[in-house]
Amino acid sequence: MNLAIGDLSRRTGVKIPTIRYYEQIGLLPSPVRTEGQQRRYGSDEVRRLNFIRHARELGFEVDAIRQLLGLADDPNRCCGEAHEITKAHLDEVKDKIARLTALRDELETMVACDNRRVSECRIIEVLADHGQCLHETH
Amino acid sequence: MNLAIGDLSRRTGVKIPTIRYYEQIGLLPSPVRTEGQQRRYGSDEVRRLNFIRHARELGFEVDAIRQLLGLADDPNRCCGEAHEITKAHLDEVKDKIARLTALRDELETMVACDNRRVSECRIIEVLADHGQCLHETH
DNA sequence: TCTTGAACCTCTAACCGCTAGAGGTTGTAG
DNA sequence: CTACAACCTCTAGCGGTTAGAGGTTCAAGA
Repeated sequence: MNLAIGDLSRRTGVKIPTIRYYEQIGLLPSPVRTEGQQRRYGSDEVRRLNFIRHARELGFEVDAIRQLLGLADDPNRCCGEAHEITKAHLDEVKDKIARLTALRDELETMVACDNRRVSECRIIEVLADHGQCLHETH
Repeated sequence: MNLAIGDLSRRTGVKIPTIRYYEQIGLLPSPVRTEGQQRRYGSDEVRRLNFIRHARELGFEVDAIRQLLGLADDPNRCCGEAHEITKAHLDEVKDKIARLTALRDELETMVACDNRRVSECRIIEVLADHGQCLHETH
């Protein structure tokens, strides 16, 4: 395998400028180059970039991915650290779900508004009043 | 009411640089100024900023808020537009919840990994393999 | 072997929604 | 009248990309 950056991009679904960005911030190692300075990648890089992409899809931050990659590179280390990172991330995700669910319910109520004039529109009303309410109770 | 920017900030819970930023991008109108160029706000601005803050808390993008503010300013317009904006936002939120729920389940499985060596760690494994799977099925 | 032209290169700047800091000015309470 | 908190503008930074300008290289076909 001797892939140009465009091939790597197609294989992993990661856009070309993003691949170069990952190299720049040290998530991907600098690949070998042709005489004309074009990047050439092998299967190691495909695997590593897939790892990164999946972790990003799962919402891990670049810093967390850097740590996970460090662990993955050293097969003798205990996975306790990976466990911790993942656990922390899981807690955040649960929290986010809870907040989004509350938000969804609020939006459902607002959407119940149907084609009245703005002056009697629940949506505008909720947005305008709620701020006041929050202010008064805080 | 003749509030300095710090007072407005305390009343609405919006940080001072953020208030100035909202003015800069045209979400908040330029307020009156003292002779020494300090901003002074009235109750209109308090209301408007509360509206903005609440909409941001609900996850509306600044562009959407701009539209909602436009509607709120014109009480004779039909609220159909507000309905549309909110509906679109609701759909996004639902989608996000679905994806986060799938993610949560995946993370729960991963967290089940307990203190093995990295070489047999579910977390690293899932991250590494999943990318491959996704690639192969796409 | 030469010629296209698609794909690559680097560099800079923009995106969103803020936030922070430097360095200077104003308002107000004592 | 003085001290100092709060304000001012301006610039730059964050994370995680993405876009564009302007120039070079690679590979396939004639």
